[in-house]
Amino acid sequence: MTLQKLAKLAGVSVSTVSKAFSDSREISVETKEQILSLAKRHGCFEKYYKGKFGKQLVAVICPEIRGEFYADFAADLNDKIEERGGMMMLSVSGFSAEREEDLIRYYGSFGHADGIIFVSGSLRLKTEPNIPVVQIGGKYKTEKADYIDIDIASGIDQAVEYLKANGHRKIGYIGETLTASKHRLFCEAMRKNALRLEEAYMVNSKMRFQMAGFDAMKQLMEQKDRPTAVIAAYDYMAMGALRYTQEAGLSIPKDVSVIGMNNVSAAAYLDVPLTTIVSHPEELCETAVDLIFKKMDNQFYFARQDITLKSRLIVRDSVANLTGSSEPSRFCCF
Amino acid sequence: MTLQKLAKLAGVSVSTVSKAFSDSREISVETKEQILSLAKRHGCFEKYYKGKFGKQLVAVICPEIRGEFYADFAADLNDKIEERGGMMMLSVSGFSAEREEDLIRYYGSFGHADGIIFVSGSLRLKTEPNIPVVQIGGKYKTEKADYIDIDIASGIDQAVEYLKANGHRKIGYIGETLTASKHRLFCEAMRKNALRLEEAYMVNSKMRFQMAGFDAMKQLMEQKDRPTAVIAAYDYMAMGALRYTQEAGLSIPKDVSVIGMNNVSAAAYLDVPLTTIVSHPEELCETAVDLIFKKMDNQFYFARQDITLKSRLIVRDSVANLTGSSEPSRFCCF
DNA sequence: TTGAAAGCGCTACCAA
DNA sequence: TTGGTAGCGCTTTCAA
Repeated sequence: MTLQKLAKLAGVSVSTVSKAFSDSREISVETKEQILSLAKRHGCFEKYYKGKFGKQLVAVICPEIRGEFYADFAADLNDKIEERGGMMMLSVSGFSAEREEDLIRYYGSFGHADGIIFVSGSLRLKTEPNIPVVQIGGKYKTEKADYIDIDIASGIDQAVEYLKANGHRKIGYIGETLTASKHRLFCEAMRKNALRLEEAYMVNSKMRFQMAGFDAMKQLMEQKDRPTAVIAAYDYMAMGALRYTQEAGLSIPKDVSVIGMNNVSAAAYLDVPLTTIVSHPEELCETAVDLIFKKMDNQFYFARQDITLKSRLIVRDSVANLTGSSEPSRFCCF
Repeated sequence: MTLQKLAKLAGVSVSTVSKAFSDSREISVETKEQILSLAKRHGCFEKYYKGKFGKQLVAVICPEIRGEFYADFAADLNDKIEERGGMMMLSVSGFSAEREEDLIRYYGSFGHADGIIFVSGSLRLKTEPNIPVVQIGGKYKTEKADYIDIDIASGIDQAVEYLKANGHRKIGYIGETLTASKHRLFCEAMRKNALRLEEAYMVNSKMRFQMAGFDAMKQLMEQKDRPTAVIAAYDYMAMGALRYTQEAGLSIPKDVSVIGMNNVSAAAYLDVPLTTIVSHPEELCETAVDLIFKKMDNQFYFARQDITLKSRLIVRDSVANLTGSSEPSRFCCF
């Protein structure tokens, strides 16, 4: 269906039909409504009534969406975007830089989105995209977009310090293929605290989520000389680890202490409430959405921002105090 | 910037530039690359390299994304869509029919998507959209789109039967504002099983998620004459309810039995592993994606489908057997 | 307010 | 492989 054919059907000229779709003043209300309703009946209204959707379109590109952490993160972004009258479109990259490039190219191309929030990317942004981009976390920092970073390092540092203060020296780490950066930060935190890094105390599972936690914890606990505490790359892994200790007849925190990351909602509802590292996701989302709207509303707002948000430890019951003093040391929390 | 001007800059004709953007065979690789890189430098590459994204665009409209249930659902859809070479764009309606209408209009209009999967909608589809739509669940069944239904009723029936078989007669329900349909199904299941519906045993919290479960369970348990079992509208509510009983010094399942819905991953990792109702979301997503691709690939595939998938009970440890026989009655499971 | 006609931008075709 | 040209579809202008 073309405007010409529509004109024939309506018994008017092409120009008139064109005017109907462009909200021109050169047309009577009646003719306009007649033409538009005709177009709707023929299912081509949407095709020509372009651009009048009105809302600002913000594309969010996320490495994954499975599990509560990214879901809540996306929900926070969505809420903030809607508060400002925008609409979120979320796409998943599956941790693939190639796919991220595809998605940015797609959303960055004419008319598909007005701005992009790029979460935890594996891609280094090379070319300046032609719509505003705000990057949250991710492997590579960039000068091509505003950048908001989650300082996971500070959270892991706190966790290691906290364990040390509670008398732990043999501290292990469990992660998986996609959490290599946390593994690195763990090693740094151990060195900073002058604690001995034991290769055998660091296990990266080939599985994911709770299964990965179970698997890695099993490998760790079946050793002769066990660590007294374990930091897990995220809460779901800690949950799997807890499950393994249960089945193996080990008690937490008496036999091993466990610290997770993300403060997933279930963490507080477990058998033994989980001590965990949290990075303020709401605040992060708020900042990101503020930024992207500022840039979408004002195309001359080019000041590159570089914001870093700290993370911190939430102390619950999954860490034992080995120092002999009655209370666990809560030096750094809340 | 127009193709003409670009042609002038490149020192070639318009047709050549046009060919460069349309992946024509009538052009040499060198000329093509030269033109495209020129376009990139002028920031108009994206504008003309339209439609070559190649992937089928499937929009998913979801009432919410917070929490693991919808997130895993969306992740399943995403995986299936990617398996078939498509790309998912997810938008959230916040349970608002008006917003759903907006989103369908947006994605349905020219070029924004090739198909729509509409999950748990509050909107009754009135007009035939001009791209394929597959509806999953939702308040209103429609003849305007293919429809896949989750038969939650059968799961709730099973749960009530299972409780009855284990000697429970005083069965309560906890829900919230957005789970009215489950409340209705609970009432029907009770009637079907000739069990007495007690107004005081059904509480709908004004909160949401774990908080709602805590709140509703509190109201239920503070009564003099308590139910012996409670069905929660979803697992997060059951988790909140468990937390309340813990704090109130009640033991599960000795003092009250609890059944949840959705089989959220944490359900198996709780203090007392949760008996819950599950409706095969992977299967559901597979069916939905199969359908939408069939319709996108073949525009003459118009057979309206109407598929219903059953739900079932997963028995774990949160229900007590009041009949006196030693084993809980597992008549219907796995 | 309407429509004829000119204009613009892109694509398709075909000769070189 | 390239480019001239015709053609198509939409917008804008301007006369009626």
